[in-house]
Amino acid sequence: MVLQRRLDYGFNGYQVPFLPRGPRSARGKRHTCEKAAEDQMCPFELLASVAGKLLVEENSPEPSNERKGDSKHAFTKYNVKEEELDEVKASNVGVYDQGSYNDGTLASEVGFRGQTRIVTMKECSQASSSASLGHSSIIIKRDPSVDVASVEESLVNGSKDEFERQSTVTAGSRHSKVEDGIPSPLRFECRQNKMGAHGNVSDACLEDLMNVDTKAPLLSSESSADEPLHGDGIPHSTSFLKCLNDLGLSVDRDDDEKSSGCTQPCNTPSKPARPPRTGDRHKLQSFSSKFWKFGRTEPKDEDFCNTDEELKPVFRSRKMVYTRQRTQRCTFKRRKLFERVPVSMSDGTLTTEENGASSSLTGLKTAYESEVFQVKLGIKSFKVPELLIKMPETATVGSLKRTVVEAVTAILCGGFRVGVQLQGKKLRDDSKSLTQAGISHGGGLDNLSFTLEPKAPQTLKQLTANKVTTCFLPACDGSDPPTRFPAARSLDDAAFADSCTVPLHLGKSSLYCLESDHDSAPSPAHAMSAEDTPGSRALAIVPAMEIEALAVVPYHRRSETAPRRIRRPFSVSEVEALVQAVEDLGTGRWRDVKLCAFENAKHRTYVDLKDKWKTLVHTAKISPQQRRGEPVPQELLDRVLAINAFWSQHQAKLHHPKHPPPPEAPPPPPPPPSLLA
DNA sequence: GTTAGGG
DNA sequence: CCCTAAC
Repeated sequence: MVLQRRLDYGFNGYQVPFLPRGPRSARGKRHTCEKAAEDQMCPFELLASVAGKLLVEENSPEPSNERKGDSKHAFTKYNVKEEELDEVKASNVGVYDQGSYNDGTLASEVGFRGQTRIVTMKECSQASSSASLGHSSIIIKRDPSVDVASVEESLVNGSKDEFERQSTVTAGSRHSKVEDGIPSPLRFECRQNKMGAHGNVSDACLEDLMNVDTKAPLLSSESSADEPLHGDGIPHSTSFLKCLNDLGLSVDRDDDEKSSGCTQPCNTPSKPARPPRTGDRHKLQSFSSKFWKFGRTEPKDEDFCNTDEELKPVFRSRKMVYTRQRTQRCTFKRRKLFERVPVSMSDGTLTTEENGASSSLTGLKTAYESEVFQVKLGIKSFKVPELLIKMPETATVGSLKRTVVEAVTAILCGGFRVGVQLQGKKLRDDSKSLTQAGISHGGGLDNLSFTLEPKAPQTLKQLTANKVTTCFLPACDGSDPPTRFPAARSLDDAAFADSCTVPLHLGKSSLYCLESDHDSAPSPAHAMSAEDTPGSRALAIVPAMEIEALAVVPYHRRSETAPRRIRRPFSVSEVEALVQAVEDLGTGRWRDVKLCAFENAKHRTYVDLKDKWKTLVHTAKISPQQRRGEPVPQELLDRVLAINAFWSQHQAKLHHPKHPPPPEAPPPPPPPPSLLA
């Protein structure tokens, strides 16, 4: 017997809490991060962090080959040779892989700047990143050559820009070149000016650290962390050297190039970064993993003295993929311009400024030779649909947690895209120019809004053959509001901070039993062993609902990849109830039919009933040999024919009142044909 | 949000 | 069962 429990899992519409901008220095930032982690970390991010920790805690003794395999698989796409990076980058629009846990876990990256956050997912199905999108200032040229798609891409890239700006490990990014509306890949540069106080590892430093080879498989813990670095094997940049210093390492170098990209010509490449030796990678990756352990929290100084032994395998196995091209430094220049743009809070709606921050945009205007207006974007909330999770009673708490992690991952792992809405109406035609779409200085800007839509590759994710399934289901029973998880910001933060507290809500009234799987109910021992073995999942995830857009503006569209509802043939008794109801109410009142006869059948919508009636009529008209499925008693089919004939005639009369046949059926409540017979 | 109809 | 037009 499998007890199925519905977990009202209410990320619905929660607001991302405000996080004040912290000091820019590394130390200050760390403080901010920690504070945020303690006090007001975005619950989702906490979930993500927690998820990571969960897996570590629960699976840590097992850096198994399976996991290796998973990881490898998960990162295949990104785990490319350096010379291939361009191609890869060009093919990925999503936020970049910044390293992730390897076990299907969410890797959270927590940003602490800006007031709002969004969660963006990259294409890699196994990893995800959440980031903060405070205010992305996006320059959009008002020009016929800039179309809606460009705007969307600019927004996406704007968020990535924000990612990057907030330090961390930006692998690379693509930006729309607003000059011509054609996206072109740009690379971020390590930035000296991001360095924090002396002695602290800065963002730029980390970036450089990331800029080492990560193609190697899992690093063995036997690698010597003390192995000296060799200049040949590492990127040469000030920040990188600084990192090494922070690590207690040193390296000879001969150029003293500052990496402030804005002062460098775009075509001045520095020494190409080459993979360090394994030991170096080990150390560096250890460092990186540490850094990532709690999202954006900066590592403490003493972290650098630690060895990998302290790192949980899941972190150590994370692979970092990065790109950097020193040959394109224009990005930084652009970013600097953006950074000077005064930031004012928006409330989730989009505001515009005519030639906002014109002084700082002068160069841009000149460069673009076109009128430019600035879009300020704030996104305050996103939405994760409710989940239905069926768990055997014997399942472990840990497996429950993992299931939720997987479920959320499944929803969000597919990346996101941006939709543009004008006056609440979706702009679907990407080829339209902004002017054609009605976005211009003259009007429309105030009514411009954006949606974040999961790309969710909602394919069936069958993790094991166990017949316990986890479903994403729409909240379809009436018990939703009371059991819905409260807005995350109102939750006990301590609960989120506790790695054992995944934000689940096992509501009392939300328990129900849909079906049982008598044959395959795993024995307790079986369940335990299956679920507690890393790499072996006792649960399958069967996404079955529309993934609602990450709602900036309410937006509903069935995800292309969302699977269709499971087919549930009507039973004879259902057919009987339907026939009776239609007999009483007539055709064309499917909502009433639903309410009267199928109110408790949550899986039957009035459209379903209408469709079933349609097929019933068809079935009744064909020969019994042609019929399929469970046979419907002829008596019912006869009634169907009679009812259909009656009501079609009745409706015909309604539609053609000019030629009313004898009123044998008084309209208001027309007698059912059964009474006429 | 419902209904009707094609797929 | 899905999708969409029409209301």
